[in-house]
Amino acid sequence: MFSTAVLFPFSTIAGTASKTLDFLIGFLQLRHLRNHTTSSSADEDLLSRFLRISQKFPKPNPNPHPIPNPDPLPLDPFHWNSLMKSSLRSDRPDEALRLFHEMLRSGVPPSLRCYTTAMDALVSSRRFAEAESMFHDMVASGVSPDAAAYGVLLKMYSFHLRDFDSAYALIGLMAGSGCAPDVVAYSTLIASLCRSRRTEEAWRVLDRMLGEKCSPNCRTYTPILRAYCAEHKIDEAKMFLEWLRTVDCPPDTICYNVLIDGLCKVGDFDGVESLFRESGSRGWEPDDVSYNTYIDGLCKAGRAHEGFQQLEVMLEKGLSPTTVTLNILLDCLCRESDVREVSCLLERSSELGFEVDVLSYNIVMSRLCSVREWSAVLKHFTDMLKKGVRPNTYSFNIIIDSLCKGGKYRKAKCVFDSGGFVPDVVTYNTLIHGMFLAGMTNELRFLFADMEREKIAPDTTTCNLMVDCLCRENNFSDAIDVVRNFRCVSSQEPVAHLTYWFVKSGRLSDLLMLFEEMFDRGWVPDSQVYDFLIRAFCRKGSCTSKEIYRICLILDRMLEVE
DNA sequence: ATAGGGTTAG
Repeated sequence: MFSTAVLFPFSTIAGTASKTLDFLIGFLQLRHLRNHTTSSSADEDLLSRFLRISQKFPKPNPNPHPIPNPDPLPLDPFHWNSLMKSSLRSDRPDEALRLFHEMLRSGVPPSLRCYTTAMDALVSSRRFAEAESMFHDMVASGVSPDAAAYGVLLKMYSFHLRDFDSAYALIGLMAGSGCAPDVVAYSTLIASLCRSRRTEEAWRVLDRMLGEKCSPNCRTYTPILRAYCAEHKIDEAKMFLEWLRTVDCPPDTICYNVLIDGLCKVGDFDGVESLFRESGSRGWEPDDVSYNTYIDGLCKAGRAHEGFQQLEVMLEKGLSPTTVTLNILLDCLCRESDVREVSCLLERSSELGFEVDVLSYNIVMSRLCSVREWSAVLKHFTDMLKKGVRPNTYSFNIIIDSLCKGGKYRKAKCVFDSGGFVPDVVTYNTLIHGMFLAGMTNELRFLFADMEREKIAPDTTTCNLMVDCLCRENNFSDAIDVVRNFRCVSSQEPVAHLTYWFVKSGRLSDLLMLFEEMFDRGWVPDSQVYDFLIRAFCRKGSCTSKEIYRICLILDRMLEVE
């Protein structure tokens, strides 16, 4: 990695931010001139363009840590709730809960609003059982829940736990307790169903709403629109958007932004252009998010220069780039240019005069992690702490990943056990993967158990890891059960992993039997299963063995189905 | 005044 002192000798330049910028642009142009290859001169150009425009990004707040009033506590429940809400808004549920308990200690009886906020804080910390029991405590203390209080539980069941039976039961309970579910409740449920790819069911909820004369609005419909886009059903999405006009819910900019994202994901940039062209006559105006989405789409499609061009268009329209825009460009620069140079940009963001956030750090740190610059990752992590940028679960996941990849398994486990963040499925997957490679079998057992206890739903990667762990210990029957019980239509990765291990251990008859069973259930293998199968055979050197006949049998069978 | 309606990471 470059020494930053050599690249940016700011310590010797006691200039203003703009002088610094001039220097930096000059420096990059110099490098540009020195470089003769066309491909890297294009890279340089992106960096220069970035720096030219960086003055338009939000400026860092000169005083990011206002010293809190040392003697607050005048407090009635309303004020307590305001404090708790502001903690929650700045993503500090722990702080909100601390306030709640302080309020209890000071003898102020919590209002309905306070209970609701505290429950919300518990839910966002994934402390679900406690959220439920707080609800019961509240009722027991004579405070009756309103739609908002039920709403927190509904969000917990539907969004977090994806336990839709409980969610429906709660909706029923609401109706029976004189607090009939409203647009907000139904919209929460619909959004959660769509996120769990249960769009059909979301439509049924919509029908039920209409049956109860509860009018949906744009926020109710947007998740459905998003579901169409996620499935690349752009024509359906467009029709749905037009249909909204006929049900007296003219789509707003947010709806159009969902469509823009969908168009970008299928690479239909002309489609985006024509949406923008016709926006005025269709009754909406693109906003900063519209352009962010478009710019990101272009950058991800390898059309970074066009992306940067749209930034100019955005400015011409009087829209201001945000920190999200900055992050989109940082991500783009990481891929199109040298990660280490972007790393230096981030390090010097204050001098360069733009505000960075958690995501800026996470983006650069994860890129640094993938080029094995682990010490740089840790350096940025400490930098962000110094700057008062609070790391989130993503940041911790990157740190854990870096430590594992750098062979510091114990340190990774310490970070995990520190309790300074709320782990998610990726945290567990990262650590499990690390422990698997390190051969720390006992730790693995604990981690899987932890995950279950914390009610963190396993994803495809978890399932792959389970298969790998079980097979390595020759526990093939449990591995088969994992694959059988894992309901994830979108992926065959776990099957591919199982296939690999079956071949590796020479259990070809068992593999054939499993395949037959799955064929009978209408299974069609995908290219990933082939890939693992072929790789396993190659690694085993089976091509010369007498098993080749059976391999051909399997491959033929698969090809026939494909 | 209750909605994880939209963009950035893996």
